[in-house]
Amino acid sequence: MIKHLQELLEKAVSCLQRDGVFPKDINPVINFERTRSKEHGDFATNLALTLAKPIGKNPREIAQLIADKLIESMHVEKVEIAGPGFLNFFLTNNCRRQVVKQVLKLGNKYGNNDFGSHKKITVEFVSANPTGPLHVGHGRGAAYGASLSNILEKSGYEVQREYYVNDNGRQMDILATSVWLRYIELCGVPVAFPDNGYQGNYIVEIARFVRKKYGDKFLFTQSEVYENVPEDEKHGGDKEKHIDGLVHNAKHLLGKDNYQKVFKIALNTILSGIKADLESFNVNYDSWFSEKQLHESDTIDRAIAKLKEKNYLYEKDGAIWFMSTHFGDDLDRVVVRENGQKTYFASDIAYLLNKFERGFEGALYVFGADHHGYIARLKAAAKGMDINPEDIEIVLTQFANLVKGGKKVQMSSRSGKFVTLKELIDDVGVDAARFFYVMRSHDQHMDFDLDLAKSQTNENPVFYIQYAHARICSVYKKLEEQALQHNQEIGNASLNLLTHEKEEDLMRSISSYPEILITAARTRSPHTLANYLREVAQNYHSFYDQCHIVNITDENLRNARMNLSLATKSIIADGLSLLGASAPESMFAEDRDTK
RNA sequence: GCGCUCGUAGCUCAGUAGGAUAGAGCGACCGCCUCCUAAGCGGUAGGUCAGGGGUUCGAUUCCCUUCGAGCGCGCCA
Repeated sequence: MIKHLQELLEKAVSCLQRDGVFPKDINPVINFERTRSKEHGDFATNLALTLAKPIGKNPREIAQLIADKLIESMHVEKVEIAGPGFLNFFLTNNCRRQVVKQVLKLGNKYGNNDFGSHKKITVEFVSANPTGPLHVGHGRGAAYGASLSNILEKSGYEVQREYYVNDNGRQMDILATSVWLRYIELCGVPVAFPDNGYQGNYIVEIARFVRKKYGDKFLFTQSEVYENVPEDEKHGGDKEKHIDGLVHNAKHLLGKDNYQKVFKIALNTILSGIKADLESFNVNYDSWFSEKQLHESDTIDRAIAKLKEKNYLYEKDGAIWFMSTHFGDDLDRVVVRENGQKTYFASDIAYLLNKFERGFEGALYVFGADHHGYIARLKAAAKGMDINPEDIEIVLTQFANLVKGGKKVQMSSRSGKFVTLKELIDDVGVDAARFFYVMRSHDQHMDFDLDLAKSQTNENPVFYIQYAHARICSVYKKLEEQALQHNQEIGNASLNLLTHEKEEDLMRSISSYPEILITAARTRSPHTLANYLREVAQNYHSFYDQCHIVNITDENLRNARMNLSLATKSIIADGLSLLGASAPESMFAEDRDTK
């Protein structure tokens, strides 16, 4: 439709240029927007305002000139000039109603668009270290990344969803050592658990599993465990040195093979827990990418070689540095440490290179706001390797506070006192959790109100939207019960009977679905869709209140209204599924359980 | 100290690739079930878009500045 209107305007403008009214050298960009209120018609363009300057005429005057040259269209009822010089286009009622037919025909393909023009992109999100279960802080990234991926896919991108598993490095050694220490404890040898070890209860569970499988095979005496280990912080020492000493002894005492056994059990247990949590949260990945893979292949070396080739590396204090300040970062970054080990940043560079070597044309990273310092160095690394920094995009999600009883829920991940994602899902349900995380803009701090998410009342937007869907199902059932079989063809042929104000509002609302999706995709903002669904639901409830379907005698009108209802249902179901929430057929708990 | 993100109604938040009278929900107040699910609908009240400057036909939106909030500034991962 917008295309059609643009063509009309283009013709009018070129006509005016030919007549010498407008200068020949202007090449206007024609923007059409859906109007905010219906008094302004269906679509509006600010063309005359943007032309005011180059032409040197009053915008309203220009608008009039253009309006006079517009040729008739079967879809346009009238064109008005309003405000400072907007051209408002009013569509014919017939044209507006076609959307019902179209939605019913296309089903969940309605709204598909080509905004992404088949660009192959990888969307990486969550990527939490596998050192413990996901907590509510990861939930926002998960819900956002998954919803955004769905929206981008619907908008014509080829999307690959990826989780980067940090299965390498010191933190993982600390994890394995923590498990081993708990294991020793379980065997009856008392150990003072290190301040910097992983405290959570899940570590003990994993240790129990290790003991069950291997018995006392990995047991050593207290003096062996603590041999040459510096004092812990609680005894006036350095907790970092203390834990490193323990890690060293763990590797030495267990030997490579046995250490790997403990390591792998710890990693696999936690990782499969993370996978299970995400799956139950309706978050699905196409790929779980192992950091270790970068080390075992030659990718890191090649990435470093690439930077070296261009003279972006230098040596200082025995370490190798990347000149990231040259590309706008605050500090230069170490790539290889004095002791010869590669830094985490080196893996990042290699991972970035790897993404483009795998043929992706764009890499989208979803980071928590605490990682914003990574943007500059990642873009710097891209420039250093001749990857267009425009092709990497980093989106930050702000933190979400949990609010319960009007108070913030305090959390600290260090002590292991946090609300896990699983607990949240068990508490409020997947639908509410998924929806609440994305109903606010990702770059806005948000309060996640647990009481509200749980409430099954009109205060809860998820239930409000789901209720609209359930209502439509209910009406449909009612029709069947009363043997008033719905006939879609009659409905389509009778769309001209949909003249009620509420019917028009609802049609207006459902016809903007494709544009909403494009906006959500363009601005990387799933919350745009969440808000839109609320609006659709509101228009439906309002329509439902005033336009009855079952208990009216006009068969044509009844079928037309049912078509409109089914079109609405289709959009709500599709929109909710993009956001990872379900569209139930009934809101009554007993019906939902038997589903 | 430097940097990043933000500041919109009593509360939680939309809106801003410069555009028309800044919108919802909740809370408050007033109405609507002999009628398809009242988990619903209709209405009223509520604003210096944090403050100040600038850019222009036009700024809540862009720029500068002040104030306030959150986060980040390792040869950790």
